[in-house]
Amino acid sequence: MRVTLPDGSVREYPKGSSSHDVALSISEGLARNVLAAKVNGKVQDANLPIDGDAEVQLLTWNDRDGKATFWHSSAHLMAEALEALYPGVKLAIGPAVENGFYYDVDFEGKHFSQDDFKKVEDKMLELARQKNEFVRQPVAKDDAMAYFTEKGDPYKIELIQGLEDGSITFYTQGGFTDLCRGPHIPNTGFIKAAKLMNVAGAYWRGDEKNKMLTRIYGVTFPKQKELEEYMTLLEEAKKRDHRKLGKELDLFTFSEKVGQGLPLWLPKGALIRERLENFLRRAQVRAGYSPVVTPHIGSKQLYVTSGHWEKYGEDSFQPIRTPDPNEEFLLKPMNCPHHCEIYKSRPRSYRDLPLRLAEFGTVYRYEQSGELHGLTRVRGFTQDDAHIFCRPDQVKEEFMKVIDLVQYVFTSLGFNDYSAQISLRDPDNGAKYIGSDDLWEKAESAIIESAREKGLPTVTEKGEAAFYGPKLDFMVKDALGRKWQLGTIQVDYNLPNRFELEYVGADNQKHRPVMIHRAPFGSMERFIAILIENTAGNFPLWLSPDQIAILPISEKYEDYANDLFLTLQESDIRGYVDLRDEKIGRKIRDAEVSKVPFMLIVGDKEQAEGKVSVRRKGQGDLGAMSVEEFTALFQKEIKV
RNA sequence: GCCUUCUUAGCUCAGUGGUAGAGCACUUCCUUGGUAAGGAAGAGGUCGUCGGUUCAAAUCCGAUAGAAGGCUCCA
Repeated sequence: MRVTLPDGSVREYPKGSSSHDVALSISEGLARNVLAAKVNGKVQDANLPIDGDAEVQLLTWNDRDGKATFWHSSAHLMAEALEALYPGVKLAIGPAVENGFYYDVDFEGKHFSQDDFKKVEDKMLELARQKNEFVRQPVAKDDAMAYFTEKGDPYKIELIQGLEDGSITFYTQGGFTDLCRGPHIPNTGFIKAAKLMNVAGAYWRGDEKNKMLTRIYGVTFPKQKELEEYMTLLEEAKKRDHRKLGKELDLFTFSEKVGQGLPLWLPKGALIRERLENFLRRAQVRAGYSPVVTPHIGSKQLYVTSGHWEKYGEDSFQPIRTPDPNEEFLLKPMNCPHHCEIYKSRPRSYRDLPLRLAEFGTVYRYEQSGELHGLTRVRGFTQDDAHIFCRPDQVKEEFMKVIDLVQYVFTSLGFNDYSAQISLRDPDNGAKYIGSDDLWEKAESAIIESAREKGLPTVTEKGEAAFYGPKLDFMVKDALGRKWQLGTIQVDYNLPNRFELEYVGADNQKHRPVMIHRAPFGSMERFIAILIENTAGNFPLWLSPDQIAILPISEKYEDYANDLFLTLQESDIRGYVDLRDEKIGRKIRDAEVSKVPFMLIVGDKEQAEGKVSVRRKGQGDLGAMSVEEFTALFQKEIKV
């Protein structure tokens, strides 16, 4: 049989050879490192015979799929260890994930916590050292049922019930057998380092009506050193956590008294936020948006009309009462209903469209308490919201313009590592959505086409749409690799119906406009959180709360320093003069730690020559220069 | 909301049944120092809150609030 390798070379092997044999024919070293193989696009065990002519890619630790196989096998190893240590534990599922693997298990009330990690890790390594092979064995459905009925594993039985006879396989390593489609690494000996990361509750099959199981996350490596490197990497990532940096850099805080999930912006954080808002305001003026301002509350009727009351009423902040028992107001969870009413404030002509109403609108949503997370998930936040009211024939063009705007914003702030996600309806769960199928199809195809024409690489997720329409979301990762939605663009044919929005067409007839909801940042809170983590608090100069620190060598130069500060303030440069009775080394250190981009050191020499000694954070001494030279240097960096 | 863990000074943390600790930050004094921490002294906490066990609770138990990691959710 002929085997084609990824480099295009073709080799001849006896029929029934395995991927391992292929590896062996190339080099022994490679054979030792092969974890699995991709045969005609499908990942399978390295020791499984190859049926006939095939394209074969050997997978090692350096391949994504190789790692996934390694970790999946590690999940089995952990399960084996758990069974050995906790007889009678019930196993559910144990897949590989992005950074390791987990296994959901049912301890049936027995306690399991971080204190037990070491024990499990040691057991895993002990079992790994036995170099037990992962043995694949196809089983009949009845036999599979019988095995787990005997073992008393209700979760496995439920899983088998959903499988088709003939497609079921078991994998056994050592004395442990699990229901598994595979593939696996050749033997447990490949696993040289194991660490359990955390325990968490997880509902069986992800349904909160089901029993909560114990999910144990772990990670394993083929070398001890790689585990150490990974742990160091994690430590580094934790230093970038926006909650930590937000505290250290005095950007924001929370107060129990104010309430959970309600951030308080400190002066420095507020300054960043204001700069970002101004940045987007300017871009939006150029893109033809009109700023509007609407109140933080709206009558309940507004949200009955929009459908938000029916959808979220019980799970949101409850209505605000007034002395009039017939009156009820809601904190606004969305700006769109208000904007719809602005649209309706007078008759609209097709010539007025598109109408683009923009507002930094603060909204309040009663998120579940367990969901709150720093600035990325809060209960009160400000959307850089806008609603574009346009004719149906303008939808695609407008949508594409918004994609441009979002990309402009992301690029300007150095967010290059983002993914675009098209969120569509769940076709099996129509009840979740409002609006006719026809309108949904129109909206969905508008998004798909726009993204395609913009050449945007996208992933499509069914069931992730908003209840009133599909959307295109821009996702980025935080320091610890968790995905968050930032920018969003949503096409909506439904709200215009609910609010009976109209415009007079060229034919002098009434027509219904289409709405596009969009927010390039998403929310100021979340965006800034991600910005903090992306920059590790080293903001671009134009966003830095303090751009300069003037550091006099001693108090003799205070007057010179103060005068200098006034001069620079005239060029809109912000910062402070460090007048403390400290040595220059100390002042520099403190400015470096608080991440001030420019330090201006002034002493005898500078005063005499009317100059400043410039030190750039992270770079060091740039030498002495005149105030004009420094201002020019500064302005040049701002412009970039 | 659910599961697990955590909550001690402004910050980072030590202290597991016997009258509250460290470093940094803060205040005062000394020092006037040239590119990442000068020195000394002082002040600062009813150990998240409420209740229980005990002669005695930061420490053990319960409730509650908040936080962390997940799950579910996310207009």
